[in-house]
Amino acid sequence: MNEDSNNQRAKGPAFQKVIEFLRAQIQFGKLQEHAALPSERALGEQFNISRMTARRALLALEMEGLAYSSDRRGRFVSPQRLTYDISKTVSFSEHAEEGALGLSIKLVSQGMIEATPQIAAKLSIEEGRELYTYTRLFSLKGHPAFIEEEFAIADLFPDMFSHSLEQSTTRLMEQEYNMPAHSGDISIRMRALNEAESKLLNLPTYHAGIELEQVILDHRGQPFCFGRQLWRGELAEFTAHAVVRNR
Amino acid sequence: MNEDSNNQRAKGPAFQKVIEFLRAQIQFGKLQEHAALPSERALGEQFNISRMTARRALLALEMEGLAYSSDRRGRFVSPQRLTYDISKTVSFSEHAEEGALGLSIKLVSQGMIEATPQIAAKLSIEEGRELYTYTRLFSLKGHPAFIEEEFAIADLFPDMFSHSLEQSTTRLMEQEYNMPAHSGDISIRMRALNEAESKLLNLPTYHAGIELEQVILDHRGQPFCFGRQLWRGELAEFTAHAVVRNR
DNA sequence: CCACTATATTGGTATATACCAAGAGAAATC
DNA sequence: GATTTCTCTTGGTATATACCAATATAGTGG
Repeated sequence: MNEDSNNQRAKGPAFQKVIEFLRAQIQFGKLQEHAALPSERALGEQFNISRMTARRALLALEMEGLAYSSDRRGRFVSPQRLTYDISKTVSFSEHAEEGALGLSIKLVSQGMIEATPQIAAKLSIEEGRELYTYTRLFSLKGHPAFIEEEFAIADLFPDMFSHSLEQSTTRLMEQEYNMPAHSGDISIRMRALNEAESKLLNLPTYHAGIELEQVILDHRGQPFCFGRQLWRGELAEFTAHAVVRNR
Repeated sequence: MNEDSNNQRAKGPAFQKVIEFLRAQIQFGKLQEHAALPSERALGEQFNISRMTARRALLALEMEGLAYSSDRRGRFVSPQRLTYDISKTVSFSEHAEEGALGLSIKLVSQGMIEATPQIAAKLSIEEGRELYTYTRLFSLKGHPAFIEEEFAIADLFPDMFSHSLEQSTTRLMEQEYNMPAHSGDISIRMRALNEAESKLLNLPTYHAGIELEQVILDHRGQPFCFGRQLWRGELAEFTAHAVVRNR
């Protein structure tokens, strides 16, 4: 009942102190991008709290997007957010090559499928039509940024897999198949990663990320490719310019 | 060492079972929107796991966006996602009134400030210029959906606070001040909620949400209002139509 | 009927402990 | 020099327990 001494003079829960400490270290540059944070056990000793409490704080930092962990290697400082203007280009890779983002693309899987009802609807084609599908991992300066899965109408791109998929497919489609992207229908939402996705993106399972779906259209407004990008949430920022219609 | 009997036959961690169970209940409609999920203690008994493990599962469901908790009341099923086309309208409230979304607006705070460097830059005005600022909570069918903070150039809207702010300000600005929105510069990102924001949105602290910033421009391309919406992440989906330029 | 008051329930925080499995790096081996 | 093996560190999972604070509900009194 007496106010006694001692520490505990701060407000709020104990893990708050750890958060504030690390947040300051990160924001004032004492810890650079991708630098290792102290381990759960080390933080516990340093702040005289249990490991689970230290963990609680670190998980909060992950949700803030300031840190990330990758399975049992440790926790690290998240890189800066990067901005992607969806109203100017439908191709991130072309956008990235203009800047010095250090983009690299790794093919994860490829194959052919028949259009499912959902995908057929997106592409305005009949069900069962043949599609190329391929999944690629996009990294910036060696660190995973997003996964992209694309579905392209097979007829339109004969022998597509004879070309390398570890480049901008927008450019491939334009230059090799004379099918330039003219516009795109985009939707953006937040969702949790599943196990496979977490693994690829080097994140814990059930972490939240940002999903960007786009249908890519030719000059006649005809869809020819459907893609789904799953971004590390703390990394992406999307901008657009909107014009009010119907007034 | 022996395979013995018994349960444990599923793969993966124990909390996985709880997740799958509840996910099924939700997706197959046995639990309606905003229905209460079993408590941490109840789940622990039901699945014969400790409360902390049950909690672990429930937190994962929250990150997935399938459930939400509000401080010590319990956990509930998240409502369906709703879609907001940012390339057609800059005003969500007008969009919402057209549908039957059950939109209600509550004024949280209001005041006047001088433009900070950041906001001045967004609005292309000099620092220190007077701004109206107000924060409002937008709810759909009685459940909080997003917080909006707006900054409007005071000169342009004399006596603005004599009007109710619990309506569409876009419409207010258009009809009362002859200042229709013509276009908007939008940016979207994911970030964690702070304490105050969590409280308003009825979510646990450090939960991730989606922030949508927009600068609203008049027909000459002159900014007159800057706004920041913070959405419950599981709720929002943003769509846009993009046209490729510079080719 | 309304205001107050106990009481039970619930999630939030915190600790101490244990074991496991994936990585990283050093040491031993080929 | 390259491969394999061992060891250490790290985060991931799990339990049992404890107390707290906000909430909801049932009961009580004016």
